[in-house]
Amino acid sequence: MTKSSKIVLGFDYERALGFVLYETARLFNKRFDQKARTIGLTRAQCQVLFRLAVHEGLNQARIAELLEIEPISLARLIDRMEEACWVERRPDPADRRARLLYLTAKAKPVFERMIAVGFETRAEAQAGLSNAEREKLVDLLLRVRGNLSEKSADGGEQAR
Amino acid sequence: MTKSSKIVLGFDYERALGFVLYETARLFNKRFDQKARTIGLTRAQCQVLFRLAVHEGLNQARIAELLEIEPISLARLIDRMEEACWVERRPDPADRRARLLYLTAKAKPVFERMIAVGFETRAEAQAGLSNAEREKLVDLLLRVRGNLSEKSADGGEQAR
DNA sequence: TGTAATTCATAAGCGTGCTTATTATATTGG
DNA sequence: CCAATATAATAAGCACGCTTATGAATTACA
Repeated sequence: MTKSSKIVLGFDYERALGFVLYETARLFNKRFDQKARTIGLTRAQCQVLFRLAVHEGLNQARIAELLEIEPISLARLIDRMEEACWVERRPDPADRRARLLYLTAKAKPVFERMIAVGFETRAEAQAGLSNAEREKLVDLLLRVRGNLSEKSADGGEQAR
Repeated sequence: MTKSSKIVLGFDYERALGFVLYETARLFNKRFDQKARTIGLTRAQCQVLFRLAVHEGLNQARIAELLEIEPISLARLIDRMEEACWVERRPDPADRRARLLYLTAKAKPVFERMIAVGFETRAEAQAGLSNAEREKLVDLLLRVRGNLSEKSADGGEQAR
């Protein structure tokens, strides 16, 4: 069970960015959701609430764009959140295709609890990292995300 | 639309590790899957193949542990992979509960293509990062993952 | 030995993402 | 003005993760 046993065809998949990234994100999400269950919100739903707190009154297409998810993914998320009375869809008076998103009264008082859960989860995740390392990690991730969002935007013209 | 407009209750969710991590991982995954579609494998399935290449003959519980996913998650993944003839379940002669996992003949020749797709995707993702930055990013992620896997292992005793 | 606890695999049901396709409405250019 | 194009939302169907629960087999121990 030496270090080299994790290498396939000269490729060390234990340090492959994609795998490491995905596993880390999944574990963070799982931990957040374990903690946030008491609030009744998932990580994705919290993210929507944060966006709406700043951009209330945008339509779904616009919010999906900010979240960098497909409009249909947001639509289903909003279905559940509307059912649970966290958000409200209102018709856009200027465009009969569109629905504008608003927070409900129920949503507004939970921000502090969401932030507390995020803080706790982040503290666990970042244990042992210095301030500089935490900032560096977020900076590097944002650069990677930037690279990827350019690419995935155009669907996948690759294949070559 | 200043930078501070993304701050809710003093909390800058645009730089929150959980959100950044999740979005980055999702975009990476999406991009990988766009490219890997020609092979007929998803990112998760590739990951299973890599594990099996090194640990062929383990049972599902053991592989799930290595992947840090729940056994049921692996069971369903293996269902699809077995159906597509990438892997094979064999009864464990020593334990009638267990099934041992093996690669099929179909799986073995695709490693190079999987590695190539991973390499391409990673190159896009890491564009503009120095070697040192790439290594640092993976190191930091592995430390974060380590912190989280300790925590999420015990289910969620928190709540406090 | 024989019961209790554990472990392996899986089912049911859900959340969140995707691709592809459809319907309704707006916008644009001839 | 009206046909072509684009955009907003959603449906259908899938992948992959989770929690919770179940049956079967094994292991531990009293």
